[in-house]
Amino acid sequence: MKENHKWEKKLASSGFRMTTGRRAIINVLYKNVKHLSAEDIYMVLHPQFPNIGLTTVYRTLELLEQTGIAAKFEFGHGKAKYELTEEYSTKKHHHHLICRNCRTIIDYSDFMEDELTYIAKTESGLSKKYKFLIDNHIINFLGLCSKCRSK
Amino acid sequence: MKENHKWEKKLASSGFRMTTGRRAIINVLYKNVKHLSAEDIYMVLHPQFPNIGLTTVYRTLELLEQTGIAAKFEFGHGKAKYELTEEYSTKKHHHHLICRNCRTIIDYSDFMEDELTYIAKTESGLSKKYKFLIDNHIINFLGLCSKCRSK
DNA sequence: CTCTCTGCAAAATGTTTGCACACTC
DNA sequence: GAGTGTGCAAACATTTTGCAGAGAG
Repeated sequence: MKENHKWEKKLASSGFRMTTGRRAIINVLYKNVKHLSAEDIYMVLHPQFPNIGLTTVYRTLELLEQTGIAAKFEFGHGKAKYELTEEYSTKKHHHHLICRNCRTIIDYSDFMEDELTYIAKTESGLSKKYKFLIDNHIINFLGLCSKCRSK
Repeated sequence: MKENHKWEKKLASSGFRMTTGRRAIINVLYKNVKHLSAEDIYMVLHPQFPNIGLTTVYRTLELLEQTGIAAKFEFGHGKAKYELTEEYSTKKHHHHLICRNCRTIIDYSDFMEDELTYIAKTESGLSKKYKFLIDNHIINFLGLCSKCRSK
């Protein structure tokens, strides 16, 4: 995991310092595939780093978001969730399938060819019409997962 | 606005009562094009209905969401926002263009032909693969609006 | 007249902030 | 050493809940 230096460089070049806490938090995000809330991260960290407080997790996540290392998601169930952006994670571009009952979130990377065409067309159309500089998009499909369906 | 009866019927048939507060809240959502937070609605209502409390607004919004009359959105800026679903509003299917700087949200209904094809294909593919019963989708484009761009 | 709905105040939840000390560069 | 980063406790903002009374069917 020497690739760590990538985000270390990014932080340094943005004028921030690399500390034990920040490194630990990024590592949790890196090793975990799932979207994590501030508290999730705190819980994972706590056994090994009992001296890292929840405040630091919040502050670090904000920092990571600002520097483009992590992205924040709000799925509508109270807590904000974070994951590393594509540039800093091993995960590829994906979207979400959200169960409105049990709140499970499935990431999918399928059907991206269809998406590419659609997004490209729409994005350029919207950019022109609304003079927006679009740099990202979120697609969520909502419904019931197989378990909740069968009840 | 005699069409009101549509949601009144829906509430009644779901076993809920129609009250002054509920009627007033739905009317605010109906007359306002924009996404409104619980507090927004409370503020609009308060001059004319000073006896409707914020608690009732929250409880009514939850009820409307459960009965499918309104939809809840969390754009990631703290407060949840609501709008009537397509079935109960005059608004047509749309998506969002969100400025990450000033938080302006533009609704757009353009480019829906391209979307239809893409969504239909993806939805059926995802349904099969993940055994999800998909009944809705959200598409948000993120970036900078024209004003924030030029700064 | 019954049972749902409501307002109020209080609690709960998630997140942010002030301050003195600790650690990075 | 200078100045950023941190933990703790307290503050905050939004949303939820308990309860006794009001209003709908």
